[in-house]
Amino acid sequence: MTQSPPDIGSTYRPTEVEASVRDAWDAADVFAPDGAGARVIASLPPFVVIQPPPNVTGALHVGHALTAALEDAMVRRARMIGHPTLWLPGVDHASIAAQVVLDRVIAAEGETRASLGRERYLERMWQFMESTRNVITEQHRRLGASADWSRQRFTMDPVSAKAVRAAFKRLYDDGLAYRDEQLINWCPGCQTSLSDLEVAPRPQSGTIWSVRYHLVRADGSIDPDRSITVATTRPETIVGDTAVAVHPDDPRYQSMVGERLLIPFVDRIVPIVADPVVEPGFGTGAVKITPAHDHSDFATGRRHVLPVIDVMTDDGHMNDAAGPYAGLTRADARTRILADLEARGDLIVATPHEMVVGHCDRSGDVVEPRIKTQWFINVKPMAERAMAAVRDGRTRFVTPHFEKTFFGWMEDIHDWNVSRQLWWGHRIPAWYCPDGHVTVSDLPDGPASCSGCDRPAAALRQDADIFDTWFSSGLWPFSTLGWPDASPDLARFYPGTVMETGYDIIFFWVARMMMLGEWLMGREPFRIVYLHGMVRDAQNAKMSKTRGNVVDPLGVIDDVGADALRFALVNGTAPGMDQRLSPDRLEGAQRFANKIWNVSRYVLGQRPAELPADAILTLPGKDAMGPAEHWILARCGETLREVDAAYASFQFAEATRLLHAAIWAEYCDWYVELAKTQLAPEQPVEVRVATWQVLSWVLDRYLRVLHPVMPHITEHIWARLPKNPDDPELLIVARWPDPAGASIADVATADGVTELLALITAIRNARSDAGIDASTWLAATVVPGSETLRHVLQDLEGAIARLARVRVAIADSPAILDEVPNALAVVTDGAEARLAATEGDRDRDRARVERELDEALRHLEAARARLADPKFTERAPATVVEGARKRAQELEDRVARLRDHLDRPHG
RNA sequence: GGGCGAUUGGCUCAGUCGGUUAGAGCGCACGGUUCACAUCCGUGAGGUCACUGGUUCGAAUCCAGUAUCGCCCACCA
Repeated sequence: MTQSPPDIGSTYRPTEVEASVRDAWDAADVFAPDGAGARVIASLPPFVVIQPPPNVTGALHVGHALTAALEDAMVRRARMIGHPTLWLPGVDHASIAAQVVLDRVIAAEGETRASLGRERYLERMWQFMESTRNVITEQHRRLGASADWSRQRFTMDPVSAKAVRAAFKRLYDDGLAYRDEQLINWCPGCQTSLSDLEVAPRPQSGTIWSVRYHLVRADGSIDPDRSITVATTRPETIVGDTAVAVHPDDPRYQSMVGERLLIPFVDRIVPIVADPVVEPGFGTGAVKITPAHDHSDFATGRRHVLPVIDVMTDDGHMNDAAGPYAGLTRADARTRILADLEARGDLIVATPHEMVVGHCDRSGDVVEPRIKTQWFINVKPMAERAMAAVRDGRTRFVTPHFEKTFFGWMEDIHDWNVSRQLWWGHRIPAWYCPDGHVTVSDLPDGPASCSGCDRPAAALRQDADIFDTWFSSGLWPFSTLGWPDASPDLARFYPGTVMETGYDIIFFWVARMMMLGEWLMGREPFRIVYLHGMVRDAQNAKMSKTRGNVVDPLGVIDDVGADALRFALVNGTAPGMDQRLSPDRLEGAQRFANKIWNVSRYVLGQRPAELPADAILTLPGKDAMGPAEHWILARCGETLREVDAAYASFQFAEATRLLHAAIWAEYCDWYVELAKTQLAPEQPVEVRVATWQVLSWVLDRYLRVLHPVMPHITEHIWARLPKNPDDPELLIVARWPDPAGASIADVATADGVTELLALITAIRNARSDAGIDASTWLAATVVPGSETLRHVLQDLEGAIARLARVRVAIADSPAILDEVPNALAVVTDGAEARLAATEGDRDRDRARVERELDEALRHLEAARARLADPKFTERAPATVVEGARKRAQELEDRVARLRDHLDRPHG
């Protein structure tokens, strides 16, 4: 075994540490489940984490960093436990998002989609994708993501394309994918249809206009005496009206039902129909019906078999059906129509109106409901199966309240419009023949002939549209493993273990993977859904490029290191909850990394020369250890248990909090300080060796369990610590520790040390409050409350002297305490002590003792009241009652001792 | 309109099955040239756990309601 140099540089330079550690991981080939360096325990099942493939639209932001940090933490722990782990990385082609971004990029070069044409545009997109993918991969690597790069996938690669064709064919054959003329969401800016999810409703202050329509007589002429007034927020759609609807029971209009009226400007005669959807109380109680441009009207139109008249063009202008307004934009048409109605005297009133208008998620354009023939997927049957998976517990949400969200959406799910009139994406594998037959094929080159009439392929025309990008994303858990082929990977790694992503894509992605996985694979795609929250800035504002508050992960990594960024993100996260990422938080994490670095540097530097260079990592025998060793081992064992439980239950923030406290407040602040005395050169070699063995053993354990969150610094330091005989060269594949390893600690001794630490704190407190200079040595007379503490005091005398700046004399009887001149009283649960001080010190200290007495009295009173209540003693569990009794006894004792001290004349 | 979440010291947040004296980090005050770390060490102040009512021997925790903030879903033109 080659031994690394024991020193680790006096200054922590994260960038250098990270680079060297990354190289070591790569060389060892440890990321793949069967990599050369993997140390898999054959009996353990694979652990598969499913990540949301980032969009190839640009560099990663700090939300991606959180995703990576959490997923990496899960994977690293599983890998150390010995599971074969699979974290399959990749990117998503993000068709509409990518096109919006690329359109901006080429606009800066003076080009447009039209000027380039489909072929050159797509070439340009592949180029863009390649460069962005490299950036994303590099960023993930800088973060320390231990993904299996050899299996990297892209949602547009041939494997994925094959899966998309196969999936669509299956759904078509199953009768779930169908082509129909429907009212869809149209974005005039992107010039494509959108799914319901891609339409963002935004509240807007608009206007509701009352417009008078004139009734016509049987011969078609206007009846000057009769009219009906409708309310509308969209006067530009008047030219597309094919009816006016009223409520069947509305007395105002009942007599008019069945009559006809004239739509202005286009001179169309349309009926007045009765339909219960009309709310008599809203507006005028009469509604214009425009089936081609309103979802509700479309349904009404179907019920009454009304014509559907599309009055717009794909780019948001009025078409020829709009008569005199043809060629105008939607906005101009509205202005003109309002002016013309006004001129005719048919514009009755305009009222301000708060309403919700759908906008395109990507471009921000107002979405237009339009009539189109497109592909839809009937997702209801799939949704039933996905819901069953959750009900049966086959898929479990880490935060149960998301199950409600999930069910709420699933129960009332609508058919999914998957056609997109974009270029960047998977072409829909549907071919049409001149006779209108539809052929859906999963063959790479399309069908040989029409399925309806045997026309040859040459006579068929493929659908020009592509799929909604989420259609391919929804296949991710199995398309990446080679489906529809029966690959070994598919058999081994499906279903996945944990699907981890942000709660913002629960419908877009999570729900669809669950539906498609259930339907196409016949079982749930993953067992656990872990949803994290959004990362916001220090002011709790959403990060956005326009706001200019996005945090660049690479910038932070350059600044504080990847480990500190990861720690800050993980420490600040709670499942499903948003977090604020502030410079303070990052700084705290950076300090923690620095602390670990320095304490490790100290430990490594203290290695006794007598210890052979190749000495293995081991604990001294029980009898060779002092009380401090028993204490830190007991604490270490407890921490390992708690940290592991936190990881296992996805409480990652809790794991980091526990480790922060254990390493800083226990290991560094107490144990290392206690150990310093024992490491002094004048100590016997057995003491120095035993102390150092415990120091390094505990550090080893903490580094192991901290590794999932802070992989680089832990890897770097661990390489320089002694190893177990079965340890590998690299921490990333070292064994997850068993808390039982620390169980040789003697619990009673450890408890004695806990009492001693409380005594030291109390002495420091008394000194500080009395204003005694920290450098002044005091004599302390201590009466230990137990034999254990007496032994601990004796054994750790030197350490106490160092930590409390006192010379300790252990007394047998409390009477001796009264003989201490100008005594400062130090009363703890485990001991009582007096510090010999000056008269001035003592006077200053009196206030503290009184304060402590007051507090003790308050608590004692509460404890007595509780115990005096027979209901408590009868009904509370015995252990709780016993605890309360013990506590009351301690408080009584404490009160007596403090009173005794205060009542005694000093001198 | 429906649903979900939040409300805990000056700030940011933990607090899992209800159980002794509700924790942490930052900030603040005081004191420290202790040879791992001043990115540090020590000590301290600071909380009626949003409000009201209920269940319970016991509530930050469970239940009901209220308020404020936030998010998601939803075809009243």
